[in-house]
Amino acid sequence: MTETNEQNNEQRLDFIRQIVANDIKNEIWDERVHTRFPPEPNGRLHIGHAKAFCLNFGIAEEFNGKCNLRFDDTNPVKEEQEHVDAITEDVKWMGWDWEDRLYFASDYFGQMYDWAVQLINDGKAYVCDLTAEETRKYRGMLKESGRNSPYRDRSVAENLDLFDRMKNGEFPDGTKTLKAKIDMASPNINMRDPVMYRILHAHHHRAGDDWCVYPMYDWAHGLEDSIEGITHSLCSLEFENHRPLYDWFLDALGIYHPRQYEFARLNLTYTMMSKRKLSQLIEDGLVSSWDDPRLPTLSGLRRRGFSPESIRTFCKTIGVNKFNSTIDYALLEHCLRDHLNATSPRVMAVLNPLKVVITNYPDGQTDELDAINNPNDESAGTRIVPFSKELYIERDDFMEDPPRKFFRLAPGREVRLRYAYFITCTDVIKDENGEIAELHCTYDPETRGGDAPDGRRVKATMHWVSAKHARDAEIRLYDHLFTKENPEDVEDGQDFTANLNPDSLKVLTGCKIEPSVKNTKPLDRFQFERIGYFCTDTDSTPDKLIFNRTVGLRDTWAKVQKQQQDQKKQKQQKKKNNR
RNA sequence: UACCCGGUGGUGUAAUUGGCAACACUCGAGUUUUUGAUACUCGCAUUUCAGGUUCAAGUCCUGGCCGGGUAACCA
Repeated sequence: MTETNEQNNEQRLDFIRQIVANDIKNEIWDERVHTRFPPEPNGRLHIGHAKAFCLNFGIAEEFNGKCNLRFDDTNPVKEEQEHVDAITEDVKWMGWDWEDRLYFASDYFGQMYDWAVQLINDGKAYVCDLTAEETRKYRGMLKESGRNSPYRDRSVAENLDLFDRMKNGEFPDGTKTLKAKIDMASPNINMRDPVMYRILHAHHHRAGDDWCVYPMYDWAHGLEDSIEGITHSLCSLEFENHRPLYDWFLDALGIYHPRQYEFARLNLTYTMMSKRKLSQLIEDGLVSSWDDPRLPTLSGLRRRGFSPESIRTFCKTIGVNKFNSTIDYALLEHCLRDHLNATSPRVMAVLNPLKVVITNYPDGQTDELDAINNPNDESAGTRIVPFSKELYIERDDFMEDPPRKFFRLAPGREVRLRYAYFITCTDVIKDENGEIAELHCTYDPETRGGDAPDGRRVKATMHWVSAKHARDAEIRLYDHLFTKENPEDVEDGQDFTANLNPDSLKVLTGCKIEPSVKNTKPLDRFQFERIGYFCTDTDSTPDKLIFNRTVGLRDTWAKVQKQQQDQKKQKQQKKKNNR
């Protein structure tokens, strides 16, 4: 049953993979599959980009093809080398390999220019002197057709001369463009004599000052695909209306013609992918940087402790489609926990320490106990955890007056300390404010390792650390950046920042962690038993340990508590109503 | 109604292309457990609507309804 399901799963192809499979079957491209991921180097990659490049690289891998990494750097004023480096690192981190096929659109500027000259010679392109604003007016509106530019019928010779002089920098920015001569009455606005080149006296991060004209996306993109021999050019839905233009340029030139297919971008609850808004958050200091662990950027997710494997599983699971949808953040968390559960070494850490003194344990003695590193992976082995008279437990694991269903420590109650002993709480020591300062407990030496020879059972197993052996740590607890599933869901006059979650970051200091982690390096991943998955922060040093909470463990006790509270509220409400 | 695209549980994706609506997540109810984790079991839809074709429609046809995209010298 399971086997057939898995087989079915493998056979299930999304609509793009179906097209690719059919093309192979019908020998459309000589059984060749060649995709590309074409980021613009003007910002960082986020998980939405991961969906796109996992699709492109994934298809190449599955169909025995190739996928290029290509920087679409046609706009010199917005692009920087720094982004190229960051993007390259992110794609590599995600486990994809473009081998020697790292390309830049700017490397094709010469060829593109020659092709533009060809179009001019064919009477299919002309130099236009309309300003940007005039161009917009001539283009017309959605429901009405445009008008021909007065410069539309210049002679080939004049166009050639003007275009050459544009290239040579003889004209100021914005004074002239090269346009394709298509159809100003087309119902598709993209076909109303689109701009191919604009004049930009700008320094390009790779091409330097060689060019004074730069190609527009619609003109450039198909040419890039054509030069690289791309078979399936995948892009997002908003380019659907551009496909006729993509096809028109390639047909007009009579060159190798890849096919463009569009798919929906990723949307996720409780976050957003807008490049502009992400950089706004950074610029306004609402998050720290591109790799702030609350951001859906790949560098942020990496610093948060996400594994590339979990992101890839997620991208595979969400599928590909042609309509907008919003994926539940819980699905991402599921993929994350699933992988982390299988791979993370377990460690004991106390976030909110409460001191416990084992009154019948000898002073100065240390016990070395064996602990399993990963119950799901025997090869992960075991480690030694020290035990002594003074310990820390989690403050939440003790209640002086426990409600129903609270299984943990309480006065007179016996619980198990994981891998150690059964302990029983005998005294609650309070400070002058009445706050619980420490607990006195006794232990049962017979229960070493956590089993009672007499077979008696306890309801709870708790994590702990030995006070004198523990390391101090700072722990950063992260939560959703926004309080609403849709951050854009705001009242009139507000913007998405109104939905920022004030509790998206809580910094805990004075946390206690077992000594086995003392040599941890940035980005090491752990499960802190009974709490969640954590990752060593990039700011962490051996002298100052810092951990980020990647994601908590599922917490049924929290749910029970919430239910109990809700029931209480309801009862109080009923009483009020009855009065 | 300018053009283009789309509509299957709460969410996301399937349905061998006309043949018993499946899988995952979430949520709920349980079992197991030295992590209240994991694992496991069970439960949650008449496929946007109305007609039509057909032995048979999520799938094909017609019409409606609803949603998204498009008017940068951005990509």
